[in-house]
Amino acid sequence: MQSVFEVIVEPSRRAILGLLATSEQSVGEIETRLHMSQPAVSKHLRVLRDAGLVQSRVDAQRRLYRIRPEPLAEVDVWLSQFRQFWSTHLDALERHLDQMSIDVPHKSKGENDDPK
Amino acid sequence: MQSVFEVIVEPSRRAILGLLATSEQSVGEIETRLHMSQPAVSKHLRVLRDAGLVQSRVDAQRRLYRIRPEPLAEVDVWLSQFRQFWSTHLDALERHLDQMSIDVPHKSKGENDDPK
DNA sequence: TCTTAATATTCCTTTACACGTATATACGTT
DNA sequence: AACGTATATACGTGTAAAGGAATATTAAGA
Repeated sequence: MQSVFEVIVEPSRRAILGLLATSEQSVGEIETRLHMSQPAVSKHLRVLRDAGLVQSRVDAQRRLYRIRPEPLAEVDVWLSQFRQFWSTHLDALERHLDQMSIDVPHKSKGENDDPK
Repeated sequence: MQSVFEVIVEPSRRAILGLLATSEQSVGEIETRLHMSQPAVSKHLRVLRDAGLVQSRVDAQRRLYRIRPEPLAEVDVWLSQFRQFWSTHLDALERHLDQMSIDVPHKSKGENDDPK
């Protein structure tokens, strides 16, 4: 069984989970909305299901998948040890979150990113 | 540049971050406390530094590493879309978190984990 | 039963990554 | 300068995982 960290490292799987956070979806719907091949969707769903992150129910030929958020709590618990920094460095944090949404231009490798 | 998700998927790197959450550490201290080889520690620190998750300062021959929590906020932001489930399914969540700390006995593969 | 739709699985190939070993670099001490 | 300590990097190797194409399975409908 894979750890929840291994499961959510895959961008497609995070996208699937994000989609399911809104509502239950069939495989075909996921395929269409995320522009993935059908086998790819099924394979990712298999991983997600094995890790307990989703759950399926049958509706005729379709399988409707919904989220099972419990394993994500493990990530939340792990993160909590760093929340102390959130509160004490709010400014830098907000700057960083703003940065995230921007397409960063190319950066040469090997340089230390320490801004000081 | 790797995404923060790719960085924290590695258990050793999560362990390093956990250690640094407490206090600044030298490479040798990390090596000793986590029972890792020196090259392994250096390599993981390189990944962490490239991703902006740690930062180093020089102290004689030693390099002291400390945490830079900002990128972890990205994980927190992603997780937030699932927090709605936390509040509405607290019981199942607590059960799951209790489970996590238990060494789960072997489970045969291929079975659907849907408990219903 | 034959066919179509929806989903799952298998096989194959490619890529990425983690580790160990060995070596390089940097700093300090004598 | 020579040596020791601390850290970083290079190289080779094994492994695992993701994607595409093809195929298998399951259920519905005619």
